[in-house]
Amino acid sequence: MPAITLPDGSQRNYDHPVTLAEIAADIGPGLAKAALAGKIDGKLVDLSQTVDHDAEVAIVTARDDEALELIRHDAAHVMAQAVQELYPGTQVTIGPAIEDGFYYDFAREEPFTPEDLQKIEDRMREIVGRNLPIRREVWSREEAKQRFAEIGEQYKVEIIDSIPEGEEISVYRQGDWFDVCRGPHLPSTGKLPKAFKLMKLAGAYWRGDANNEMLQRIYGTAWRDKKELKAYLHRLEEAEKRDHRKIGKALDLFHTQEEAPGMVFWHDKGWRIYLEVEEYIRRKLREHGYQEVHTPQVIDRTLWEKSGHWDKFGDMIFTTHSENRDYAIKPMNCPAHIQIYNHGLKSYRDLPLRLAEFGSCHRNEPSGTLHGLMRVRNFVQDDAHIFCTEEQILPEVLAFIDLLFEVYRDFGFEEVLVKLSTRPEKRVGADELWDKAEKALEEALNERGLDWELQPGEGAFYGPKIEFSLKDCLGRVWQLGTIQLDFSMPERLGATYVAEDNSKKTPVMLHRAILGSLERFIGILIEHYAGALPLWLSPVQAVVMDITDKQAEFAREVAQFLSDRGFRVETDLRNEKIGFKIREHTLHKVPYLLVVGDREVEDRSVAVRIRDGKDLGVMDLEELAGHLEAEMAKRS
RNA sequence: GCCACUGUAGCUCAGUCGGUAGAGCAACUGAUUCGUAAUCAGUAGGUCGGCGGUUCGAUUCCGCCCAGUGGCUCCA
Repeated sequence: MPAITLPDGSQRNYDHPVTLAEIAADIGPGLAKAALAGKIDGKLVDLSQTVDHDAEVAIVTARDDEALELIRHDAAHVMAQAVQELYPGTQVTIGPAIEDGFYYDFAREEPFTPEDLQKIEDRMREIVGRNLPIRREVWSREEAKQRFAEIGEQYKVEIIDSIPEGEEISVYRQGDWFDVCRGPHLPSTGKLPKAFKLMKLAGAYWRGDANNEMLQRIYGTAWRDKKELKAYLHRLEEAEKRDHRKIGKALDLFHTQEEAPGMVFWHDKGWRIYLEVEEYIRRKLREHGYQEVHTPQVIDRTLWEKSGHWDKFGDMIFTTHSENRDYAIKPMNCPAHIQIYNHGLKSYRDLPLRLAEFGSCHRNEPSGTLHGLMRVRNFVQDDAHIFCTEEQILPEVLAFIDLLFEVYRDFGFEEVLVKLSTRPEKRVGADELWDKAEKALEEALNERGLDWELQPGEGAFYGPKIEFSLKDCLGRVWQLGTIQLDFSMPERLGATYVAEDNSKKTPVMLHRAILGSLERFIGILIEHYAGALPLWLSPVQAVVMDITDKQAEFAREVAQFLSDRGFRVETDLRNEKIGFKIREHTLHKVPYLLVVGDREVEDRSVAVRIRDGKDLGVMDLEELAGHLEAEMAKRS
């Protein structure tokens, strides 16, 4: 006879097995009405689930964190029902809840159109209005396969086949419609808040495999109530304003054009940001024992054949030829760095040897993957290769992690996603080597107390790696930094060193980048600050403007003074009202707006305003320079 | 690369059920000399992404291509 313990610690005793719905009703009619699902001993289940043993039970309502996932999962089901009602013959496949919403993948010959989305959404509301009870049934494997085969749901049959033996096959039924699903679900379609919206159409491969047929995915968002939905849509709109492509255009930082897809035309202002970032890294690398080198853009194809890249990535390498020789436009710097390493005999005393290069690389990325500055075909990495002994791996990885976080902090990034990718199926190198290498990376991550995620099988063919990623304005994750162990290339390209015992050994090579591609990094930077870069990175740090032509000469003098102190300053002496100028430079995110009128000329000062509208009052020139220098030093 | 959508003036966008296009801002000219987010008036500006087809006539309809956007796959 079950004794039920509720979250508040109170107990209820029953003399027969009870459903969670009954327990909710026992507690109160309000709760019975609000109940969406329940938890038995921490496991999320349907309200219809019976409890026949002593258990901890909780009733889940819209207020609980789990509610959103339930709502989104149900929204996916209701959408699938709507689609199948409207477009008979469409097969359903999978439809999970995701961050902020849900999707469902459909198999149908004819493509859905944006107009269809509206129709489907309307039908979804209707289905919610029908308030169909949602019931869970358990079918035998054979029966399930047969029933779904009968109605032409081939994908569902495949899904049933992939459910491990011994697991229950549960089917959820709402009205005439049913779907294989692990659940849990809401008790009825009427419990789904009418706070959803279908967002977009997309193609998606069956089981995420590009060799499979392409399905049609419909994305939607779903919330507890209309207010939440509206807030979400507003959040999206705001996020879109941070888009680096929009800001890049508005602030005249860069552009791209048809003739050079995936390559960036940097304008004056964007290039100043780029140079500032590069110079910052250059200083850091020098401080941390790196040597900066520079290697050719165009290198004979034979080197890439030796390194193995030609075989593996040949179709992504841009090529050129001259006088009967084939060349590759370099897709990466490492083989070139090994050439430098190989010049002159190396001793163990030379290790670790750290070679850095702001190497411009070209890769012919598939057209569908290009994305603003984030994914381009020509990029410059803050690349470096560390040649070292096996014993030096751990200390080098630790030093790199420290340097990386130091740099990210200076740029204002706190939230970094860290992932460790381990050996893939196709790989080179002995397993003992992989064991050692993976352990070294893991040890380094743990020693620095980082939260990290394991990505088994996602390592490069030549070694395991750690990836450091940041999110863009819409929450998309982009990899920036990485450190990768390489057991293959030094050997393939003949890199050796003379060890203490006078034997020749092959060094381990660490590929590493902090920012990754400077293009991508600047894209992330722009979105992070919504274009309002910190003073030290701003392309134009201050604009001096006059109120009438009378102050033009002094305005130029102020600009010259600041420029002599190393600041990037412009003047705005146009015959426009001061309000007009303030507005324009505020929109251009210039950090300091310096106004000179008769009063300022009189006592050789400037009125200082910052881009968020705050008035810092009147300062004399030395005071202003000191103020700016202090802010530069803080990098904020 | 795959699926869907989009491509009109420097920018943001409207428009043409097939008869070669329009607004605001920007630019240019003139007036205004002004104290912290848009002064007023006038002028000029487009092979309507490219190529082909249908048509008396295509920016509009059809086909192909290119590029971009959102996903999927990929990312040394």
